[in-house]
Order: sequence, then structure tokens, then C-alpha cells
Amino acid sequence: MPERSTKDRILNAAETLFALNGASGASLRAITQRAKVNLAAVHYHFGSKDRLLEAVLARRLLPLNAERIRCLEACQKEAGRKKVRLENVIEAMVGPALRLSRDENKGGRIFMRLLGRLVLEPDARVQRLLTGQFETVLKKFKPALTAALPHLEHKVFFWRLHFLVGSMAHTMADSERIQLISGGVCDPNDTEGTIECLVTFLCGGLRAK
Amino acid sequence: MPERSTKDRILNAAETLFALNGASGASLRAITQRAKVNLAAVHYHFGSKDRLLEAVLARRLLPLNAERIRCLEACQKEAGRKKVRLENVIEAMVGPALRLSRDENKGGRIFMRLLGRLVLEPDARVQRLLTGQFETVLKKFKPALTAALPHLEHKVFFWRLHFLVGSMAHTMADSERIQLISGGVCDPNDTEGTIECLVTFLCGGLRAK
DNA sequence: GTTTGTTTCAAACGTACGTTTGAATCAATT
DNA sequence: AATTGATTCAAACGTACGTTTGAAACAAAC
Repeated sequence: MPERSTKDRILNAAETLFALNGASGASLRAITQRAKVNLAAVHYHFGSKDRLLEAVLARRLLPLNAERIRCLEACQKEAGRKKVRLENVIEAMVGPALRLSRDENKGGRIFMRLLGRLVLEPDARVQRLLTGQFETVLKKFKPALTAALPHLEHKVFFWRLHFLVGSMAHTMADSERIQLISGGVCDPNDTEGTIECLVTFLCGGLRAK
Repeated sequence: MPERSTKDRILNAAETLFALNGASGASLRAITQRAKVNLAAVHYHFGSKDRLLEAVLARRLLPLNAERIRCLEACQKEAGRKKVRLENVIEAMVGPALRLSRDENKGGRIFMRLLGRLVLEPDARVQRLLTGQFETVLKKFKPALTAALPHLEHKVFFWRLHFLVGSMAHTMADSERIQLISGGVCDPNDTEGTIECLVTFLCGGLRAK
């Protein structure tokens, strides 16, 4: 987290406090205090608390989804004429997200917890932003998914996609409860192990009859 | 929702507004106004805003978990000496929750959205309550699950349980996005269809190799 | 060294919050 | 009808909030 500019300092502090206390639970006074910045700086640089939240989201979401699409296209190119394996498609979907959620240099766990919270936030602006982002990704992934799962009827396909999102979001957002309930057996810091385990689970579920 | 007493009216209004706006986003003024009750009534009947939230949770969670355990024991009794099928164990786990989340008389979607939000709430008192509840259920279900999934090593078992919770929570909490992304093909009001679809997916994932 | 535009600052604005208070109202008992 | 205890009520308490303001500090160009 390079904390050079006032803007960056505000974004980092806001990301953390939004994630910990929710959008309405985090005050600008707490954020600016944490960022070691004057209270009015938020309005100078971002205009309002709402637009600060948007900026926090955009900073992480845009690169994440770009990376997802890059991964998908890479494994499509590698497969050439052959069918892309379901495992590879799913890995392109959840891999970048989990790697981001474990990379403390890029917001890491904190940002993912925020994302998990915002999925249930009814604020219209937030929902428009999130749904818009998700649809972009889904549009790219849908052909590859249906090709790898030809036997699934439309309805079941969408439901299973929904379940997938749930597992993924929960895994990204919550890295404490898994340690608690497993008695420390599971290590959420083993990112690649977690991804592999999740991909196996999801492919099993998606292929189920 | 029988709205006889002041207490019940407060609980119902609080459940709705906590779910919609978050714990800190819902004000007592909005809650009491919705409940058509005096502002001071909250403190008279519950003591504080925090304790109101606790009461909202306890009212739904205790019966839900009792019902889960009842279902599990019923299908264990029915199986007798034979092994209980994984499908039946999973159904006992997610069925009652989804039925509750679709039963408007018992809080329904609203309560489940609240639950989804609170899973990520770092407030210590809330976490203690939720984790305590979850552990009670897990303790009952773990033997049945390991018996139905003997080939799974410890670590993978817990991870998959974690993924299961994610799918379930997401499905319970969010009944709008599935309609949006499926273009209306999926109907979250078809409770039993949703449960069947989810159970199939989860069993596929849990059994995956 | 003055000017210009950008960024920071302390202070204040009005509003909404959770909570407290003490009197008014109500229902049941004597 | 009077008394009691539980409940409701309007009003106010102090605090914290998002936002605005206008001056100070700073940096770059002339």
C-alpha cells in the first residue's frame, strides 16, 4: 500500500473502515483520522461519502475483472480447437478473486469483506455498480460454461451459478470462521490450496446429476 | 406476523429495517415510526438498540436450529441400521433454513438477508451469538456427515463444509439477483425446487474427487 | 517577488442519532 | 372510587454525523 498521496491514504483508510463497520457505520471523521488527513479532504478529493465508496470499489473491481477475463482468454487460446476443461474455466473465475483476497498489497481480505457486505447492501448506486461489473464478467464466461456443461438445462445452470457465487463470496470474505470451525486444520493463507479445493468442489457441484 | 403487542411490532419493524439498512444504518426513530410505537418504547422493553438486535436474532435462530436437529434425527431414525444418505443429511441442514427464508409469516427473506449481513459483522456480541448457534448445529451434524463421506480427509471436509455454508447463505439472503442474472428463468419463490436444486449441487460438490 | 491555482486546515453549519426523564394514561385490585 | 403497577408519551439531553466555508499554506510560472 503505497501511501504517498492524500487520495491514496483516504482510499486505504476508507476501504478498511467500510469493511469493518459497514458503509453507514464508518464515519468520515474516523476515516480521515486513520488516514492522518483533514476532514474536509474527503469532500475536496471525492465530493461526498457516497462517491468515496464508489472510488474504493472501482479501484479493486476493475483490475480484478480484467484479470478474470485475461485468464479465461488465456486458457481458451491454450486449448485451441479442443474443448476448454470446466476446471480451467472455474479457475479463471475464482482464482483471480481469491488471489486478490489473499494479497495484502492489494487490499486483500479487507476488500473482500467489504465486497461481501455490499452484495447485500440495498443502496441503489452500489447495486448498479456491482451488478454491472458482474454482468460484464458473466457475459464473457457464459459461453465457456455452457460449452463445458452441455447437459444442464437453463434453469439449473443459473441456479448452480448462483450457488457458485455464494461459495466463492463466502470463501473470499470470511477467513476467520473456517479456522474456527475446523479447529485450525484449514489454513486460509494457503491460497493455492484453497483455490484447488474450491475448484474441485464447484466442478463437482456443477456436474452433479 | 401477529402484531398484537408493542414488543412484537418493534421486533418486526426492527427485523425489516436492520436487514434493509444494516445494524448501524437503521435508526430507532425509523424503527419505532414503522412500528407505530413511541421512541422510548424500545428502551422500555429491550433496554438498548444492541439488545433489540439480539432479541431479533434469537426469535428466529433458536426455532430454526431446533428444526434442523429435529429433521436430522427424524431421518436417522427412519434409516435405522442402514447408513443415512448424504442427500437426506444435507436436506436436513439447508431445507429448514430455506423454508424459513421463504416463509413470510416467520420473517422470511427479510430475516435471512439480515443473517447474511451479520455473518460479516465484526461486532463481538453478534459474532458470539452466531458462532455459538452454528457450533451447536455442527456438533449434531458432523457425525452424520463424516459417515456419509468416509473418503474425505479432515481438511477437505471442513473446507467443503465452508463452501456449503456459503452457497446456502447466499441462496437464503439474496432472492433478487438470481432473478436478475437468470433473466427471470429462476423462481426463488419455488422453495422446494430451490432446495432440491441446492441439495443436488451440494452433494455433487461434497462427493467430488 | 508577485501571481496563480491547488491543496490543506480549523471551525462552524444544521441534522439526526441513542438515550433519559417525568408526567400522562391505562388496566387491574382493593 | 381510590390505589397501584405497568405502559405510553412528548420533550429534551448531549453527542456525533456529513457537509460547507473561508482563510492559510504550498508549489509552480512569470
